[in-house]
Amino acid sequence: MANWLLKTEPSVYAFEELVRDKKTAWDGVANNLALIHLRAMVPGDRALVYHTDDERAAIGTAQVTSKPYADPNAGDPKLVVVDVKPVKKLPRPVTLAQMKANPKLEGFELFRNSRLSVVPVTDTQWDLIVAMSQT
DNA sequence: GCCAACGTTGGC
DNA sequence: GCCAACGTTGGC
Repeated sequence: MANWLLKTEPSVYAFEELVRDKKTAWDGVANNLALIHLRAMVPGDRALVYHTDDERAAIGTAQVTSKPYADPNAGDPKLVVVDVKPVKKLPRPVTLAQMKANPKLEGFELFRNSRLSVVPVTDTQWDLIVAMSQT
């Protein structure tokens, strides 16, 4: 079991839409490293949903509900997706600025490679971010 | 197979 | 709106 952070542009597909849809295939990932992470996912993995653009904050949690599979809407079998379902909206969003200001999150892959859309999250980082959302 | 040029992403 | 970082493409 692992934890991940999934980036999305709220103008394209926001967490609220996932809540509304109940589940979705997390598609649109083309970056190779991000695809490697996707292929490493197993059902039950947890994910933080993070909004880019103006929000720049983790907004909710989700769960991986399927194994990785080839994106049925893409011709390329290398492009994989997983199904995710919403778990809950965070009590309050945790902004990128807050995360960066927390010395315990130093070295977070999200900062190291800001352009990666699927980012691994350690248990410690997960717990910290969830705790930060409650304060 | 290398690398310069170019495009895209995301943070500021 | 700008720019840094990174990935991809295409010519050689």
